[in-house]
Amino acid sequence: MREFSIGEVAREAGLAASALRYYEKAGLLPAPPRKSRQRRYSEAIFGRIYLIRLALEAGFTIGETRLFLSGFSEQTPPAARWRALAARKLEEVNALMDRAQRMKLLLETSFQCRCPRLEDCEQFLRSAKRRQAASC
Amino acid sequence: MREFSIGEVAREAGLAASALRYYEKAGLLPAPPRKSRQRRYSEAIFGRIYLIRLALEAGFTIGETRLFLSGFSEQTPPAARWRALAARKLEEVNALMDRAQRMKLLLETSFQCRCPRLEDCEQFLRSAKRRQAASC
DNA sequence: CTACGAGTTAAAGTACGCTTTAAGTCAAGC
DNA sequence: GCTTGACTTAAAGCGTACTTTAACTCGTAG
Repeated sequence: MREFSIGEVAREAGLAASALRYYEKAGLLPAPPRKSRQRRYSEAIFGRIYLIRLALEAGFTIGETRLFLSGFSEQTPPAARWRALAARKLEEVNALMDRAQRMKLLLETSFQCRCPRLEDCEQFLRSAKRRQAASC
Repeated sequence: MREFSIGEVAREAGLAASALRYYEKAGLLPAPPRKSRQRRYSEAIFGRIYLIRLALEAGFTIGETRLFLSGFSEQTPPAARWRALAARKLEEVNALMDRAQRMKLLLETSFQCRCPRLEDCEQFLRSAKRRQAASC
């Protein structure tokens, strides 16, 4: 079975080698065997990296991702661990979407501002925000 | 006209005094007159703070907010400056919402994962992601 | 033999929006 | 005259996800 150096893994996965070392130190990646001090990865590393990127893209922090991965490697609840984390994260994502929606509305409304002075502008945006609050 | 100490302004505006000093140093707030070295704010500061908070809540960085405010205080384009900034920010916010939406879908789909092993889980989530990509 | 390229480490740097700390100033109350 | 409390400053710290740097170790090619 083919072995990969950290540089090769980095290229294939589209990450920096430093990121891989960082993941290892953070407990997201297992410490691979060494050949004259250098890391030698097996094919399996790519699946692991895929999971990590997926979790990070889903908005999990490094710590949460570690929890998720180590939850699976012990005999503690397997997919249930993910569901617990996902439920909490889903709430966060909903809050994020609400915030983005408010930003969007505020930006769109303020787009119509034609005020020459800061103070008028303040009035305009203040009422824009009221409308925004009303519509949400 | 009443004057306010930094502590009073902070309480009223719901910010820390340190945040107000930070805003001043960052060029978001004008340096107010001093009474025996201490800042004395007029009522007008609250409008300014409102604008700053609004901009920051809308997703502007400190630098962008400074651009916005100083754009208005000089005779350079008045509300047009805001619109220019808002247009760029609107794109960022749209990207943010897309990302949140993708996170949400990914989390919801992965919620159905019942796989006992990491590798199966990887397969499940990989196909979940494909479905997600397809539906977006 | 030596130079090159890729890998190694620990530690420091980055960006952002603040907060915290340390050390000092000042007016008012007792 | 001394304490108290609110203020002052510059500088360092925080959290997140990495990157960058400095100094070193390898195996290989010429």
